[in-house]
Amino acid sequence: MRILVARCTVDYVGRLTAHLPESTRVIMLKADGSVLIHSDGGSYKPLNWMSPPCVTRIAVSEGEDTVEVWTVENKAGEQLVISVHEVLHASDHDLGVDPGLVKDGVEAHLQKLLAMHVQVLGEGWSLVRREYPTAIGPVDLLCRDAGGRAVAVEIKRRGEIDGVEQLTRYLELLNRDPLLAPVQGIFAAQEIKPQARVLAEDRGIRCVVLDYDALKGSDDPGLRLF
Amino acid sequence: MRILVARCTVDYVGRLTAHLPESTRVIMLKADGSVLIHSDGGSYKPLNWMSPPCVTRIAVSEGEDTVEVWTVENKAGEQLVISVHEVLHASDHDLGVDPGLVKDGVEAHLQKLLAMHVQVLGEGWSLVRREYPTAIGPVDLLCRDAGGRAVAVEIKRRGEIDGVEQLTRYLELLNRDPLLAPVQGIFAAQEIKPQARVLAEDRGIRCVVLDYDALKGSDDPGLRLF
DNA sequence: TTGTTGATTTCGCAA
DNA sequence: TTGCGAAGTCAACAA
Repeated sequence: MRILVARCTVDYVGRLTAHLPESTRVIMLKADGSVLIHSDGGSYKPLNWMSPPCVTRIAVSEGEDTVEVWTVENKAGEQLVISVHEVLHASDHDLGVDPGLVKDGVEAHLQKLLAMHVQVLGEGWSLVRREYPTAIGPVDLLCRDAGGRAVAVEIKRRGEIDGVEQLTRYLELLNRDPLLAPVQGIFAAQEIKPQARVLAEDRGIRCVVLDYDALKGSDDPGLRLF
Repeated sequence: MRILVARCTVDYVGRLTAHLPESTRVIMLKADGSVLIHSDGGSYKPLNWMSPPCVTRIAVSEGEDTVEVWTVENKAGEQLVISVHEVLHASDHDLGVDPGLVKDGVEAHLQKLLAMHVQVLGEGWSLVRREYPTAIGPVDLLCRDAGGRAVAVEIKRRGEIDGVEQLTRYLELLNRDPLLAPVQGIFAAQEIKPQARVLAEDRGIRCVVLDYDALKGSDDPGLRLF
């Protein structure tokens, strides 16, 4: 990786056009060809960037101020043009291959955990299957309650309005299947936004708030479900 | 900004838990307190990070390998713990305040452009108003066709299924208003995904593909509308 | 290759 | 502050 601190102007022409006036910024050139331009604030998102795969072409300008013009281009023809006016720092580093990130607590884990413990949704409930396939996509969980009635469960980490819409579409479709109908709906999430809850309950969909840690350590029955 | 290249391990505990095994990485410490940990590939997204506002506390470990332990914490109690085993590079840089980015070509511009040229939707059409307010949010454009009938227009850069859902909710609401009903719907985007088109047309919503460049240079009538 | 969905999404605007 | 919608979203995974 090459790291530059430089006074520069930047132009991006691609999906949109964007321009950065002259200022001092950090330019990262990664081993895969990607380029990131960071300022000293904001967040993890660079001011401008080019994602790999892409190639960089460097032209030296003999004009007044500009020293080098870097043109970074990807296959789609999007261009990032960096005019480097003054280099304040430059260094190269061999980082090697990163072993990568290990995550825990994302939606896939929630789904797996709840599938293992559908009884927290109701006494005597059973799992039909995870990722139950339909024409418009897989339903997270299909269950049957103690009375044998079908229940479709949509799981989100954060429950918002589009999740309710998604479940509604599934329910509409599933209820056309005479082998399943009538199918009830459950909207399950670690956190449910008020508007999503209102919409869901207005449509007769039950909302369930999940406690990830409790589910994870749930050989014991100390589950908090709202 | 402080830039480190260091052999380190990293743990994040917050909205999820994540772990990075020991490897050499770039650590950026921005002036606003935020921290970014980058590897030599991937994309512009760091492996781990902490967004501002947050504070960093440094503890020196006298153990075998670890030199320093950085604990970055935000107000919500989320923690990023960086164990620095060996520093290969360190430098500080004064970047000053960035003048910021100038963008062109996003949805707001599309909306403005189409508002100025509603006649491309139909002969003799007129604009009632942009951002027409409803109880569930503003409708991008409300128009009247040559016959004086109301038409609600939803504009997207990329037309996907949730955009059709959004317009559907607006139409349902607007059609309860006797001064407006019946209200037709138009789904306008630079690009419309097949599934979104199917859903829209199934609901009687007309789909219109917009050409941004043509609209921009549209004193001439050379508009391509599908 | 295309499409769909999740994300420690982030970011910006408006109420 | 909160909520909502857009993003050069990106990225993983399935068909």
